[in-house]
Amino acid sequence: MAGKGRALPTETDYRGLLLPASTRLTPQRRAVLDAIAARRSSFTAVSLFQVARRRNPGLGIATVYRTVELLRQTGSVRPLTGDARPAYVRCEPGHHHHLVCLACGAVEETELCGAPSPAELRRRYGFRAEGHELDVYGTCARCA
Amino acid sequence: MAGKGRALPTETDYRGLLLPASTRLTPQRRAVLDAIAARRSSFTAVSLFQVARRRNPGLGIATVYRTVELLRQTGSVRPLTGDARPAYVRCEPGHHHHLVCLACGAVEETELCGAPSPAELRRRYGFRAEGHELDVYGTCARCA
DNA sequence: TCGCCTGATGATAGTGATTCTCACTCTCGT
DNA sequence: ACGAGAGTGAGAATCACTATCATCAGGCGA
Ligand SMILES: [Mn+2]
Ligand SMILES: [Mn+2]
Ligand SMILES: [Zn+2]
Ligand SMILES: [Zn+2]
Repeated sequence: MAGKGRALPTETDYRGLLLPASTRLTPQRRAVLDAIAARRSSFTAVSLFQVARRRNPGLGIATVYRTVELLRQTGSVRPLTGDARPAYVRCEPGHHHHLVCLACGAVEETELCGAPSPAELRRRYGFRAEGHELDVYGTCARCA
Repeated sequence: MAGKGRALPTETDYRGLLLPASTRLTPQRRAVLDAIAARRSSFTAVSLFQVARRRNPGLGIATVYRTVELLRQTGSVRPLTGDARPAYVRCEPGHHHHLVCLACGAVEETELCGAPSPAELRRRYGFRAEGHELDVYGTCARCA
């Protein structure tokens, strides 16, 4: 692990949002990425569409879905668990979890993680843990 | 908090699956509950429908959704987070988490839980934690 | 026992989100 | 300029529900 710059060949970086290698940064995608960059809280594909089409009228909803999926592949956005099913949040790379405010919808990242250790899961259940999802719900500092 | 038996007036218990108080245990609901009791892994409303209608032809999909919602209210089933969007698992009452096998779909419960402490979240982020969701993904003992 | 009242049900239409299809466009390399 | 292939938008299609509503069932009091 020498440098820490771009991880793969030619990933496109736009406002910190990474697209997979050798995908073109089109005006339509730029509009979607701008819409995401403006968000502090979770969003849906449809809500992005409504914002992004203001910059790029004629933008198709299909392109929004396609772009979100590309970002999900690189980890730049992640689906949010919990009751609100089809919502995403912008994410930094690396292992972390989310503090989701039930009042305002804001999502904060935390590196705190006390998930059961793979060793103990293996010993007690014979279960080989490969990953986990942990979201904490509550009230953020601004809303408290 | 005196006794710990039935929590409310007349909750119906069928195969360990609880319906809310004063809901009738009809043949249709029985068919859905049987279908759930037979599952070791996650299920969708549609997959329950396909099984339950064998015992009760003429069963309507709406009744399946209604019954699953009733069980969700008592905590007998819970929606599963993760990639498989509209899936549920049968659940025991009380705080626990899930070990989801990516190979066979089986879901095991564990009381192990190392979620960040509310006190630390409060101190570091001013965040008032009210609850959390934690699912672990990997390979179960049978599939390993 | 009989008729009511209300919970429960199934057919059906409707809805909103997401995916599919496909003809067309745009870019990039040559 | 040209050809290949990525990218796009419109609209159809699919999917997972949800709402509506006429009807049914069954516990119960008169
Ligand atoms: Mn994140
Ligand atoms: Mn459970
Ligand atoms: Zn908040
Ligand atoms: Zn397994």
